Amino acid sequence: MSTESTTIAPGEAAASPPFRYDAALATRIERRWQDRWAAEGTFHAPNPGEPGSERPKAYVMDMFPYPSGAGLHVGHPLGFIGTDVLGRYLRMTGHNVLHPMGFDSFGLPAEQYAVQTGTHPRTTTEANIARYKEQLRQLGLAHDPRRSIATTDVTFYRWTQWIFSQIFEAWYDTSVDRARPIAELKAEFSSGARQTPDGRPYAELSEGERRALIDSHRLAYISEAPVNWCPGLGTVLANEEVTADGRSERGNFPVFRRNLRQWMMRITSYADRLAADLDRVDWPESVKAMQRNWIGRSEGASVRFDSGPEAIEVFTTRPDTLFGATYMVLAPEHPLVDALAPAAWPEGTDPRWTGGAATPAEAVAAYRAAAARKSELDRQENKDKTGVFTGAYAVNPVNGAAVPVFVADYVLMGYGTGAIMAVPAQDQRDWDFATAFGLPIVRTVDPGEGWEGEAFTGDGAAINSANSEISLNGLAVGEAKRAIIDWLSAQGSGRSVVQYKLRDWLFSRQRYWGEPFPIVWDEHGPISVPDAQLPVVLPDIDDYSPKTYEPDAANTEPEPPLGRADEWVNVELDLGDGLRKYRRETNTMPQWAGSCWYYLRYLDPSNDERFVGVEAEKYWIGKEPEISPADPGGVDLYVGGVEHAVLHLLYSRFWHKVLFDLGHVSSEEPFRRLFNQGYIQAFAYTDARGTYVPAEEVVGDEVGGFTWNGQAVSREYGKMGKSLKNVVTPDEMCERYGADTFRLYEMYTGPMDASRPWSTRDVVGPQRFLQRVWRNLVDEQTGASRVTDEVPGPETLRALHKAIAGVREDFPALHYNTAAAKLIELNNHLTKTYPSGAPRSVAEPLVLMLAPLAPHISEELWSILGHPETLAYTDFPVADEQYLVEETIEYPIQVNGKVRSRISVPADADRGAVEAAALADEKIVAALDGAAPKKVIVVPGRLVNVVR
RNA sequence: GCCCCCGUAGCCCAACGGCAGAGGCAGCGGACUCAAAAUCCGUCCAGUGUGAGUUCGAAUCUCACCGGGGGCACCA
Repeated sequence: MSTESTTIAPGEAAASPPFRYDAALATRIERRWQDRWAAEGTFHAPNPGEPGSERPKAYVMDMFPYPSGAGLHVGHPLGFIGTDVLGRYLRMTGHNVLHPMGFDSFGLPAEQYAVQTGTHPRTTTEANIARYKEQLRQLGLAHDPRRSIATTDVTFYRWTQWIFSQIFEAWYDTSVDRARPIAELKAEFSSGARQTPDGRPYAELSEGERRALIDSHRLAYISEAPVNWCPGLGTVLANEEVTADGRSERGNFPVFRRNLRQWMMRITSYADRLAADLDRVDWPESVKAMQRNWIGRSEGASVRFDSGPEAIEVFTTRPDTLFGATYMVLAPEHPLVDALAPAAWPEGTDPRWTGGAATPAEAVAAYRAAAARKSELDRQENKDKTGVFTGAYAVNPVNGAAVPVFVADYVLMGYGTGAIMAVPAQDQRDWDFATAFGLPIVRTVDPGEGWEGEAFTGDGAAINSANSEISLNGLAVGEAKRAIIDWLSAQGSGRSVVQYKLRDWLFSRQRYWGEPFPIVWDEHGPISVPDAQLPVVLPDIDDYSPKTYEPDAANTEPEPPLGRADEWVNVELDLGDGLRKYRRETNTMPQWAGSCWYYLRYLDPSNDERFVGVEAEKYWIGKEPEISPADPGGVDLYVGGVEHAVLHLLYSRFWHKVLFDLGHVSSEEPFRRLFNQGYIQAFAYTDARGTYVPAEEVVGDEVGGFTWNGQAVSREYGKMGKSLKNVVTPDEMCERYGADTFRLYEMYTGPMDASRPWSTRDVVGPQRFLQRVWRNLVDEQTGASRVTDEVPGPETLRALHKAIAGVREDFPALHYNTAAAKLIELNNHLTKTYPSGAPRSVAEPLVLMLAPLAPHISEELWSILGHPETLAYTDFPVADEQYLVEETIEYPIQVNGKVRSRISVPADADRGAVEAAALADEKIVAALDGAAPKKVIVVPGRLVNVVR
């Protein structure tokens, strides 16, 4: 194949050896093995009952990607490769490994592209998926291709709809703390076992009343919810899509907070379990902390303050400070505000309290209007306390004191009851307000001697807290809380309460490219489409955009694109009582829906009887009490970015628990172990004008500065992106170095959970390593094996078994960087010791150990070494203990912690012998200078420290 | 403002409380080459962000501070 040539034109590369492991050879090898794995179904994972399923199972999974039009850059596959390495390792250590891949393919970009071009989102989506699959295939990931799913597949979203129906047809029974079928609720109402709200027998309610009653209990329900309504775009927006000044990020249209009828999911019913069960999963503490924070569980008390004919209900976590409550505050949106305000200011009202208005009603109205104009952000950023007096007083239940009731926007309607008792002495916010408005401050917790701060929020003894029936004085905060709650309960003016920050989940979107709800409407409300009539297929329409309005038309209603598909919307169905006319629900589900349960579908992707087979679910993710008695089950390893710490992972856990409650799955958590991979980041360079220049063409370094085409450029560090001109793609890397080199580079540059900069320059390191492995085993001129039958010496055996032992620890711990270093070390040893070919008995285990990281070259070497079958199921090498123990150990001898000498001692020498040898060493004798050592510390196998 | 994570060689990173270095990149020297690239061999380089403390012994544990990254943010 090579042409002999004596003259080589200047600049032309000389031919390297024909079988040198370069990018071209690597690519040929890689393509061949990828084809073979596909043809032989090498990575098909058997389900229970199938051959191979008797082995211990391992379910390893990535967060599936959204297939964007831009394709993958080198940062994306980091986690995919990481799970692949583990999966391959586990397969070689006797496991039945399931490692699937899929696509989170509903989503806005395809829909926006459709609006602009008229291309059906499905067309765009499927093209992108095909491109992603190609890009992933060339990386040699050991996915089970039979189990690939996309959330946009009708066969997939049919079951998303089914799960929605299950949630819709369920309610939360707090008495047993689990969801139950709605049919059981109906039965309880019918039989009278459960009372209707107004006490009338269920049978006497009208059809509409019965439906409303039942619907109000469902886990998926319709509610008026405050949402970000953007008439200019014709859709509601997520909070992240709204800018700080209350406009849409896209299009810069005004956004209005509006109460609109939306689908909600009652995730709050699960708040307690979602928080508590975090203790049962093996997740990063940071993610658990974020979820706990998001759920925001706080224990406290609800306390009633009478105010004229009304009572104001407050939530407080500090009922122990009730004697120090000197005023109250309602949120501006609180429904009682208007009812409370009297016709005129009470005699002697402090002028600071009136906001300059003539009557309380005017003051309140003006303040409310001002608060409504403030954006959420203003309200949060501007922490100067503002407010007005409502003119009303309320009665503090512990001491009968009349406390003034204010309206102020530092109290949020969305948390607790939207009303607080203000205790300035123990809450800095209340302190700030009280000092601004001249309100009294009564300390009820002793801050101790020398306290010079303002509000005291620490623990301490209660003071000034007694009435004729109860005294808290002297009690610590915790005791005082319990005591006062008991007293309040007995009085009927308060009770112990748990509050959450977690809100119910807004589940509907006015989009086209999402799952249609399996819901139709009649005159009384929503009805779920029977399972037998699923799927409800997304209809083709001409115009993918929602109806838009004048940007300022705040009082318009969203009209989803599906609303115009008249033939689809208006249907005649037989839902059990004959053919009747219905209107279909025209909202679609949010993008989270498919990702909530896709890990279940991988287990049994072609089941058309059930969303997942009972046995498959039990086998792959069932509870394993042998791991721990509280094991909740779930995917053995779930790898993805920390950006999904809350929403996706919380929603998914919620759905899983509903499915568990309803008896559809045996596990209680979706993901037993979670791992957040780091990000691959990149440098970007800007010229003097601040324009990005192609990063690839920049030369220089930190010391001498960076230049592009001769001009100085400045460097910044962050994301990889088209606009930053610093994108590197896996395709480029595969072409320039081969997939194995690329994989190894990504695994080698750092631990999996660390973010790190991309550095194309460094890729040669792993490439040279693979080249050297290749050369140690294969003749670069002929491509034939050059391993020998030489019996390796003791040093080589020790190097080998040390590497095996180390790598066996590193792989399961995801420490691929150190595993690779150990393989490099072993290979360097071979290079040095066996320049004319490595001994087979070392070469073979080296190849097997390399296989998880660099599977293609390893397969090729394995076959060159004479093994016709894939190594994917070959046993991973096992270290032989006898080679791990050294015969003699070199001990460093420290004197007072500083190394002064070294001695060699037989490995089996006991502590006394080591000590004696150390003290006999001449340098130590000299260092001691005749003095007896105060103490001698011998750490077996490690060192000796002599304290003088 | 509060909480979490991280600071080791020019760079990326190792190091059960026990000799600061496994490995890679870059640099330097050499081999091969007419030359260069590629490849190969050899080699230099820090006392662990700063300051205290615990300990016989601290990169590792504790505290404070500095720097970087992330999360939350009037949540009663």
